[in-house]
Order: sequence, then C-alpha cells, then structure tokens
Amino acid sequence: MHDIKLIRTEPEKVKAMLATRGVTGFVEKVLALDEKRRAIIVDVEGLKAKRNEVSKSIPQLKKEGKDVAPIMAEMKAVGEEISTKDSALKDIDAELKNILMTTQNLPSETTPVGKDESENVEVKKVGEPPKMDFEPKAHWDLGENLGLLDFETAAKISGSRFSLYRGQGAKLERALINFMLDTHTTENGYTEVMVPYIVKRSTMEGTGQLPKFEEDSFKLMDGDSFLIPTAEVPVTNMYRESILSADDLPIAHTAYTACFRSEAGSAGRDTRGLIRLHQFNKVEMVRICKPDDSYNELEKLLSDAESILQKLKLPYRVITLCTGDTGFSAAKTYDLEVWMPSYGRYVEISSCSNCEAFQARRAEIKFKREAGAKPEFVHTLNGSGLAVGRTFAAILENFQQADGSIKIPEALVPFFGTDILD
RNA sequence: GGAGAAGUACCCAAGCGGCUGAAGGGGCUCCCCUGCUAAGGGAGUAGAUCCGGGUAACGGAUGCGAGGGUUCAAAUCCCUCCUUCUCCGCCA
Repeated sequence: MHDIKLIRTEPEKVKAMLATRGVTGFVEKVLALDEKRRAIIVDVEGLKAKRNEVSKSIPQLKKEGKDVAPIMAEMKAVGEEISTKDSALKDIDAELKNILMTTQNLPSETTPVGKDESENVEVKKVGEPPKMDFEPKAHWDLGENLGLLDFETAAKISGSRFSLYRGQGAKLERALINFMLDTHTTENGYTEVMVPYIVKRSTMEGTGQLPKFEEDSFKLMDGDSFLIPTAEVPVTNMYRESILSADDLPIAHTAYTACFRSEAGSAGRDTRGLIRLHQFNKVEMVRICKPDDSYNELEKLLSDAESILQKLKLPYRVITLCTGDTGFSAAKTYDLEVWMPSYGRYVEISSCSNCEAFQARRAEIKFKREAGAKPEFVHTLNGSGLAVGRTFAAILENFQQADGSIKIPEALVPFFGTDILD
C-alpha cells in the first residue's frame, strides 16, 4: 500500500517513479479522492461533535424538567445526516483503499529503469557452466532414468504440473531442505519457523498477493482461505498489526514450506520437469528491519541466498530486476539465476526483495525507536533460500556424469549420505 | 461437528443505556519517608489511528474481540462473525 502523505506532498515525484513501472493516472485519482474524503470527514466529524455535546446535555435538561423532545427530534435528523455522510465516506474510503492496494510499489532509486526483463541488469556471474564431453540430459530425463522422479504417476494422481519424488529422489529433496535450513539457522543467523500453509484473506492482503492477484491463488471452498504461494506470506504476517521495539529488530526467519501456485497464464511454458509446478518446496528467508537498514539487509539477504549456491558449487549469476520487471510489492529485487544446461541459460532460483514499507503499511507492522517514540513502519524483505525443486534440477543437470549418474556436492553429502547418485 | 462459558487498557478485573475515556487491584515511572535489597506515603500511567490547525500550542472524530443494527445517547440492548476455555464426538 502506498503512503498517502507522500502522494500529497510530492505528487510529481511519485508520478515519475510509477511511470517507470508503466503506471499512469494513479496520483491524480488518489488526490481527487483524498480531497473529497477529507472534505466529508470535516463535515461529518463536526456533526458528530455536535451530537455528542447535545446528547451529553440531555440527562441534565431532563433533570431540570425541561422538554427534550424537540432536541431529540433535531438530533435524530442530525443522526440521519451523519449516517448518510458516513456511508458516502465509507464508499470513498473503499475506493481509495482499492487504488492504493492494487497499485504496485514505488521502485527504489537504485532500481534500474527498464520496461521488461530484457532490461534487467547483470550484477555478477559466479562459477562456470560445466563443460561436458557428452550430450547433457535434462533433469526430467535424468530423474526418471534414475527412478528419482515420476511425473507420470504425479499426473495420474494430481494432474499436470505436479511432481512425485521416489526413493533417493525424495531423500535428495529432503536433504536439500535440511541443508538449506541448517545453513540459514547455524551460519546465517535466522530463526526457523514452521507455519501454516493455509491463510486468511487478510494475511494475503498484508503481503500484497490480494486483492490484485486473486486468480493466481489457490482459494479454498470457504472463499476466504488460500493456499500460500510462498512462506513469505505467513511469516511476514506473523508480525501483522504489531508495534515492535527497536531491540527486536532485525527479525530474521527462515521457513521451509510447500508453495502453491495456480500458474494461470503460463500454459505451455516449462511444461516438463521441476521448473514450474502447482506445488513445490521452498526454503524462504524473511527479514524485518528499521527503514535505515533495509538496503544493507537486502545485501545480507542476497549473500545468504548465494551462500547456498556457493556451497553447492552451482554456477549462477545475480541480476537486478529493472523497474518494469520488479514484482508488485518490491522496491528492489535481485534475482539469483542458476545455470541450467537443459535450458542453455540461467534460470531463476531465488528472488530477494526489499519491499520497504509497502507491506508494513498494509499489514500495519511498526516499531518504536525508543520507548515513547512515535511508531514508524518497518521495512520487510524476503528471499528464497532457495527454491528446492529447482535446486534439485540444477544439481542433476550440472553434476551429471557421462553414465547418467549424479555427483552429489560435497556440502550435501552429510545430509544425503553418499557422494554419488546412481 | 454438538453443548456450554468467556473476550474491557501492560496484566487481572468491575461495570450491563447517559454521572464511565472506563471503578478496584497488580505492574511500571517519578517523588517523599526510611541508613540503606523490607515496609510505608503521594503522584502519574490508554496506547493507537484519522481530521482540522500558521502542521506548533491546541481542538475534534474513532476506540471496551470484529462488523452491522436499535437509540438523541451503547462497553452496556439486538443480529452476524472471529477467537479462547470446558465437556462430548471424531481424528494424526
């Protein structure tokens, strides 16, 4: 959600920033509604003040034996006026909230300006794509040949875009989850949480998935419960409607969850393998901090995500998303992309974002710099650390041997048990 | 899922149409007394959001789980929902 005060005080700046994301007309609409809203408030609150005052005097007048019937009649009329104006105000509030809630965040000044993913900026490349003296196979073929993955059975029981891991495959997925969680908790300073996979509407609104992207979510029959698309949703919302003390910050949580995405609109893309599924595993990192620290925190988040790829010795690159490609709630996003031989290019495996106060404003997460200080909004950040299925795929593809076996990265051996998968 | 009970400020808790922005405790903060970790006395203690205001002083609105309704007036009456607790049923 946007900061209405900023829109009031610096409309031109907001306009310019949103233009880089292809949004126009927003500031004008907001200002018009805001002006209307405030005019009604002044009006209706004056009436309420009057009613309060008169109502308070009625018992005394009664005691004095005066006739209060005319006053009560007058107040009845005032009451009706109040309720008419109150409902007009409610409509404007709803309209204003809707606009503020469905318009994407302002980009950070350090986010490169660009219209789509072609204008994202590469920050660095780490590691080299493996050179193979044989024709590399895709992970779905490797996985099925080794009996690790069974997409046919997954489709039979659940439909397309589901995965089924068997035997050593299931164990590898589990080993990756443990490896990631342990790294984040013991080395990177995160506190692990295990959270519900089903959340309420207000929770989805808090992090920005709703109201705009309802059709992208899995909604339960009651109409107000949703399967989480990422652990960012329940974990960030743990702190919804709270005022934290500065000592609590930064908060750093990591969580493993399954994630559920309808993938509406991506029909035909990445139909094979583990890349794009309705249900996938992810280890997530969430950081909540003071506004002054959030860009340092973003670098920390990024390096924590990178630490997993580095330990696994997977080749990857870091890109900064441009204004046009940055997600709805984010002000700045780094994507980590892992080298995927079957695609012949780098594929997203983590997205690390600073949402600044955008989510905090929606979810009402505040902090006090010191006791008695005025509460301020925190900044929230989230990043994958990492998408587990895609990491699985990357390991299979990058560490495949000529005979179709997979060499397990050394860092993973304590979790997986052996150093070769065949 | 069935039957009951309850949700009031940091915590416990009274109130059940106007005198309650909310009694009384506890806690916390400050002060006094006391030669001192005990005890006693006094004072303070909604925080928050929104609106107005030379954006200051200050004033106003909202607010007793949430949302509606009745009324001149609601913590108090009515309706819906949520949460917690107890018992029963079911279940990992």
